[in-house]
Parts: sequence; C-alpha cells; structure tokens
Amino acid sequence: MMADKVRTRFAPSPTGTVHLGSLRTALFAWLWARHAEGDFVLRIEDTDTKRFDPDSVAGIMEGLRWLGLDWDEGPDIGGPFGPYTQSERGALYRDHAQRLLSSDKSYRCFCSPERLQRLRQEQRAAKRQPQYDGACRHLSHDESAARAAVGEPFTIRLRLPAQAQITFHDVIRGDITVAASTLQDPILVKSDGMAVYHLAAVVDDHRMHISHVLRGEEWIATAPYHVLLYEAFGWDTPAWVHLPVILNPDGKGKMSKRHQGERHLPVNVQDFMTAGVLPDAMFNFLSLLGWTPDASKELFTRQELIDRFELAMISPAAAKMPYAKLEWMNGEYVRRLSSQAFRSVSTPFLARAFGKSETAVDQMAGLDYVLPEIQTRVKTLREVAPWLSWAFKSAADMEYTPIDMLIGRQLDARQSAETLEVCQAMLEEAVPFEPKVLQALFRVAAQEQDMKLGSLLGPVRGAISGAKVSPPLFEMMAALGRRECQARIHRAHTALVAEDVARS
RNA sequence: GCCCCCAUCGUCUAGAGGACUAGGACUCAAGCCUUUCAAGCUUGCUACAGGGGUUCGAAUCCCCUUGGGGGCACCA
Repeated sequence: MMADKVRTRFAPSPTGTVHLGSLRTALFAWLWARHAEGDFVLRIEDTDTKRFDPDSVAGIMEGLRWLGLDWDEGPDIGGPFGPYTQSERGALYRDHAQRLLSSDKSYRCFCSPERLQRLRQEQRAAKRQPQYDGACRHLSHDESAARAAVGEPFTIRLRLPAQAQITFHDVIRGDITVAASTLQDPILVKSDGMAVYHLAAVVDDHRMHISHVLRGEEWIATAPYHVLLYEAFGWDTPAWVHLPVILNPDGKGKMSKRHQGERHLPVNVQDFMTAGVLPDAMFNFLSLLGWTPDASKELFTRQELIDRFELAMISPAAAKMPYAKLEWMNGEYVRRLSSQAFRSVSTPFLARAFGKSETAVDQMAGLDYVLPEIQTRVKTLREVAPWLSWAFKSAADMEYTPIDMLIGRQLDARQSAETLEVCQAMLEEAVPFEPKVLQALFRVAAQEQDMKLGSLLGPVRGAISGAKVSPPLFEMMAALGRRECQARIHRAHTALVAEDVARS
C-alpha cells in the first residue's frame, strides 16, 4: 500500500455530457487532491454497454479541461494503475468475483430478470419493500456448479453477512447506520459476465489506491454494499464523502433539463460554455455551492480555493441552483477582464451570432470603441451580440420601426427630424471623429438649442443603433465612422419626415 | 409503502451553548451619478419550520411532528 497519499477520482459513466452536479463533484475531488498535493484520477465507468455513448468521453474531457480540472491519470494519458476504462478491466472484475465465489462470500443466482421483475411487482403491490427473496442463496455448490456448467445463465450476488445493522462513516455527515433488513444480496456480475458498478467501483477504487471517494448523496443508500464488499475482500475502506445534490431552482428534484421547460436553463457543462460563462467564474461559483471558505467574501482565486479547501466544512444540505448568483458572479469576472481579453473571449460569440468568421470579427477595428462599454453591460458572453447588432449592418439595412425609437423625449416627429438636421450638419466638424470630440460638439449644440443633452441625443441614438437602448452613442459613432453615421442619420431623417407627413 | 439524508432571510450561506438587537452575498426596492441601458456608490426590506426537553443560558445538543430531498434495477 502506498503511503497515505490523497488520491481522489472522478468516475463518470459516458452516457451523455457532464451534468452540473457531476461537475461540482469533479471540482471538489480535484480541489481536495490539489489541496493535499495528491493525485486526481479520471476513470470512465462504462460497464453498462446498453447506455454507452462513445462520443461522450470526449465531451467529458472537454468539460473538465474547460473548467481547468487536469487529471494525473486517465484513459488518455494512462498511469500506473491502468487501464482507466472499466470495459477494459473485465478480467480483473471476473477474477475478483471468482475469489468471492470460492470463499462462499458470493453465489450464483439463476433467477431470470422476468422472475425478479415479477417479484418486485408483487412486493410493491403488497406494499412491501421490493427485495430479492434469496431464492438461489442456498443452492448447493454442486447444483450451482452443475447448472453453470450446462450453460444456464446466471448472475453473481454478494452474500450479505448476517448482522443487524451496518454503520459507516461519512466525512460530511458523520456515522450513517442502516438496518441490514433493508438490504438485499446485490448483483455483482451480470449474466453477460460484466461487472455491475458496485463491484467495479470497489475493485477499482482499491486497486487505484483511492483515498477519498467523493460522489453524490444518491449513493448513500448503496454505500453499505460497498462497505460490505470491502469487508468481503478484506480491504480497508476509503473515506466516504457524499456531496449534497444540487436541486432545481424550484426545489423540485435534482437538477435536470426536463424540469426547465421552455426556459432552457443550462444544466450540462456544454450549456454553460455556450451561454458564455467564464471558466474562472464557474470554478469560483461551483466551489462555493455547499462550501464557504470565508463568509465575508465571495470572489476567490483558484489558488485561494485550493489552499482553503476542507472536506469536513462542506454543507450536508442540498441547495437549489442559484442561477442569478452565477450570472452576477460571471458579470464580476467579465468586468475584471482586460479590454483585450474581453474582446478575444467575445469574438467567437460574435462570429457565431452574426455568421462571420472570427478573423472577420477580429478585423473590425471600430469595435474597440464600444466593447469596453459593453463589458459593463453583460453578465454572460452570449449577451454581447445583442448589444452590437447595429455594428454588423450597413445604413441600407437599418430599419426604424417602430418609429418611436427616433423620437426624442418631449419631442414630436418634426422636432426630432430637425434635431437630426442639426446633428447631421455637425458631423463634418468632428475632427478627429472620436468620442471625446463628438461629445464636446454635442454638448455645445444642446446648449445652443436650449435642449437637454439627453433629448438631443435620443433621435441620433435611434438613427445610429436602430433601438432606444444602446451602448453609449459617441462610442458607437466613432466605431461606425463619419460616412456611415451620416448615411444612417439621413435615412432616419427621411423616415421621420414621412412620419410627420403621415401624422399631419 | 419502506429505508436513509437534510432543515437559518425569496435564494446561496455564516453560525460548531453565552461575543446574535442572528453576519455576508444574490435578488428586489429607493436615492446618488448619468447620454438611453448598464456599471459604480449609498440606504432599505426580509430568516433561526413547529412543539417538547437538556442547561444558569440554545439558531447551536436530544426527541417528536412537519416539510424537502435521495434511494429501493442484471443503471450508474
């Protein structure tokens, strides 16, 4: 046995993408390994061939890398205790099952799935706990061996020892005691010869020297089987750490997509990636979901989180996923980005939103005027594009409907048109065509017209952006350039005049 | 139905018997700032699920009730 080195693992089954709850489990396991300068292992649990999705392994790795969780051993990089994919470890499990069989700690069960299902139904109907009735428990060695030799299909079940109750220690919750009467001899090996999770996970965790098993609390109910298996093999158990589940925002059940309806709240790692959540923000946010390193603050660097992480400080209570807080935190991280960094992380989102190549977006020099302004206005990167739709159009594409967007506060259509005329005339004077110069000019104009700056700017904002709400005007204008601004104002003016005629 | 886990503001949480007139953050509301919308700053609202114990003293320990969650597969 190795020294008491901390070794944790993340052991997803490749049946889809990484779910929020799994991601948090992976993060905590990683934090604990890094905190203790131990190892973090990635293991793929694909013993269920029916549900296996070959593409999902890549997705899992992509998600972990995105969050910044690197693994020291895993299917792609190997390691001293490989292979790290359970489907490649079948012989090992069969060998261990055999050991249990020879020592009579397990037995062959010839019951068909149909019989078992019927049994469960009857028990449920009788309001009793669905449980294996132990039909094959006392088969003689000879009969068992003979039936197997003839080729009759069988599973292997663990023979639970006779004891009143089983107690194990959970790092977060303390001792948990379960009455043995609620347990049944669990299947270890399926009739196709493949190990079931319980066997595979226990054998692997032991062989891979996992010191702390972090997993969701949905595993508490089956933990006694694992403890009993360790006992049957004569091995020391790892420390058990059952993390609380993450609930839907409405508190109804575990986080899942089906509960979100039309709202499409992000649930899988990829959802958060496409929503434009920053990995650093997600890392910070997820760390604080169930754990508080310091009650007086919310924003922590990765290193601070690693340094302070403590398993025993994790809350045992399930939490409803606080999306609003994630958004807020992501906004904090967005605002802390340098202008350059913000531009580069936004580029892919802009390219996708406007159907352009990233290079094309990169070449739009004018964006540098407005992007820093947008940086304070978004919480996620996906929100950047809607602030910039005006930048990806030409004057000819501008549509001013409803027309109100061109009408200034306390002005009518005619007055708004006149305002545009004044501004139009002014644009030639703006040299260079920069936000500061434009601002100075417009302030003077507002004074001369005896108008509030806001009123004067209203129609121009509409003309330039095609909306009543937009990024700061002068930055937009500088981004577009003099010619384009003139063209838009002209077009808007025409629309206003037409409106004025229609109204009178 | 049975077993297990959990329970502080609307939400995420601090709190490990006295430092609690229960702290922070998000959300929400108001004000300031202001070029629309944000951001920023200031202020405000709101909680120990209920009932019994233990104790000089309980949000903190115990029990019951209630509520919520998880589990009860040849899935993980």
